[in-house]
Amino acid sequence: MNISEKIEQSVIKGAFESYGVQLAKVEFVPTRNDFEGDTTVVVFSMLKLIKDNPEQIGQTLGQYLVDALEEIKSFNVVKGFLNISFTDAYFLHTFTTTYTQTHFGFATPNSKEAVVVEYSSPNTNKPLHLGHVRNNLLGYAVAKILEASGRKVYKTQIINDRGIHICKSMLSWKKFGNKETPESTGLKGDSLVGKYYVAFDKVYKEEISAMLAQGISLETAEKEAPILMEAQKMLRLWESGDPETVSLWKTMNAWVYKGFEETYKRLGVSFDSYYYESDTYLLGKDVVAQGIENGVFFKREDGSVWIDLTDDGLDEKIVLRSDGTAVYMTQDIGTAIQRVADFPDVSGMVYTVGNEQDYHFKVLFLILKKLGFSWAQQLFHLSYGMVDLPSGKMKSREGTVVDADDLITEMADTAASISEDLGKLTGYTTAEKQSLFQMIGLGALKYYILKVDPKKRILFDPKESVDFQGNTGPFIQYTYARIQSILRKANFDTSLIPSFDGEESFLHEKEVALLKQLFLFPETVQLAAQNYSPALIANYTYDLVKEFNSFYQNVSILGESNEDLKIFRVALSKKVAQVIQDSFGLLGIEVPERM
RNA sequence: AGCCUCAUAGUUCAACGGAUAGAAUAGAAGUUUCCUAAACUUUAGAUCCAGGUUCGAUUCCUGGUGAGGCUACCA
Repeated sequence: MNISEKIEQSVIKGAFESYGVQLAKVEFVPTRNDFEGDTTVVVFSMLKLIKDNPEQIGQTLGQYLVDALEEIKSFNVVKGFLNISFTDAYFLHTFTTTYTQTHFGFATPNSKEAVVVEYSSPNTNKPLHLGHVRNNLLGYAVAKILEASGRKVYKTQIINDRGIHICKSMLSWKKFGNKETPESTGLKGDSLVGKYYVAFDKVYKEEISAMLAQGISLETAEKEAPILMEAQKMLRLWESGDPETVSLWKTMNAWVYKGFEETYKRLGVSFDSYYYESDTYLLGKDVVAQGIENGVFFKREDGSVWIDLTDDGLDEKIVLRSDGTAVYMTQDIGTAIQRVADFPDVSGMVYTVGNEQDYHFKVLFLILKKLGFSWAQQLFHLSYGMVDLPSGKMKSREGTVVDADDLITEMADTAASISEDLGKLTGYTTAEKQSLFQMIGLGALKYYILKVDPKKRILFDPKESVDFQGNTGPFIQYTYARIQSILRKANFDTSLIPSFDGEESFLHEKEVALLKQLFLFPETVQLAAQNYSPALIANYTYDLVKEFNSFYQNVSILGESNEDLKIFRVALSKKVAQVIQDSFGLLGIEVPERM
């Protein structure tokens, strides 16, 4: 039983003994810094049951708690807030029991609660950009957080490898590519393919302009530009299995995959399985057929199949075209069912997809529920805001994108120049430095993106580089490195925490503040998992590090003459470092030994 | 037009319905014979507007205003 539960029970008991009232629960709130105390009980909510003034109730219950629980040192009441202070012995005891836990705060795995986390899911016609970076970081972090909260997680993605977009790149390469390859040009495969996607669009626009000059309407021109017609012809060839087209498709997709893998590796994300749209786009058609029989779907005269969601406040939605071909929704229905079949222990799924598809997922989840799948209750759309530039939305066709690879390189360069200026890396080899700069640069970028609530949109200004000072990844990495420096110098045994027997007061206020923040980690992990929010982990870690730095600056650790205190402080620092490492691990951010 | 999301210091972000709305950054002022100054300590500065529910509202409800998104037999 933790301390909050103990206090709750005592308050309930105290209220019953003093007032004859049975409280259902007790409301806690963190004690504000301006007041003395370590936790606060809100008395106001009891007023409906207890007929007394809040001040008096607080006094009565506070006294009851001090008498009942040895962990409680004192209390004070301010305007109906009962502030409670714990004894140093309580803090020390709690610290001692958590000290030896290797991943303090992580729940023990429960394999029954398996979940699929889908993220990334790119198109194969262009390189990854900043928007994908947010997707990847979020998806990966949420997967790690769910794991830490005790669930079994399968990370997966569906690759959009088929459709008109890749045909555009293919056609453009065929026409203007001069048989270029990643090898012949030295370009990453995804960049090379993306180059021809942009080239396609250039010609397409030129053709439209020419047609407009001939007096053709914009609408017609957009639909009937020759190069577009040619791309559509190519898509039909692909669908009919034309060997040459399929072969080119395979070649160019392979280039892209190789490029993606490099970027994933640099970003530090990974997947347990991959789904390809070319394999799954026909899935779901059988389900649609069954759904018609069950009356979930209905067929129009032209042969198209629909679902009527007007009773649920949505509209009618098509699930199969009149020519019998699948739409996106059909395939998503099929893929969801396929995944549950592939991972039999799975009871839920998380889809990491931008908020422009909120409506799509609302409809998808509703359809799956109507089809009667029990797991359909456990689907979550991890919807996140777009990453916009000051000039507006990123558009790959117009070249206004922040390329993921370029961005990572720039971040590492910035880290390098700051580091070299500070000049703390004597003795490091060039290779060690390179890897450190990459770690710091990525730390800055990842933290910058993950500390923001996923559902909010991010405005990214490439001119104002991501910060390395203040509430940033490098600040937290720096604190970790500082602690490592202390640990390297502390060549004495810290495996046993001193007991401070017979001493009532031995903790510095900075130590108390730090311990309180440390103890919040387990519930923060659970909260982050429940809310699918890496931002909660990021903000927690920042608060912990702020608290540590204040402690570090105000309290001497290795310089402390009292041996017991010195050992305790080193142990406390060590635990803080472990939690920084673990929490940053949940965000996919590494921490350095030195920086 | 309908539906969805968002709106907090100059800027970027916080705040289970709780106390005097927290940080960072930019601004002002300090801290290095001392464990890494990418740090610490002061300081000034904000809840879009109008109602409502509540002991208590940045948070919940209604109506405005502003920004973004979605309303394809595209993916």
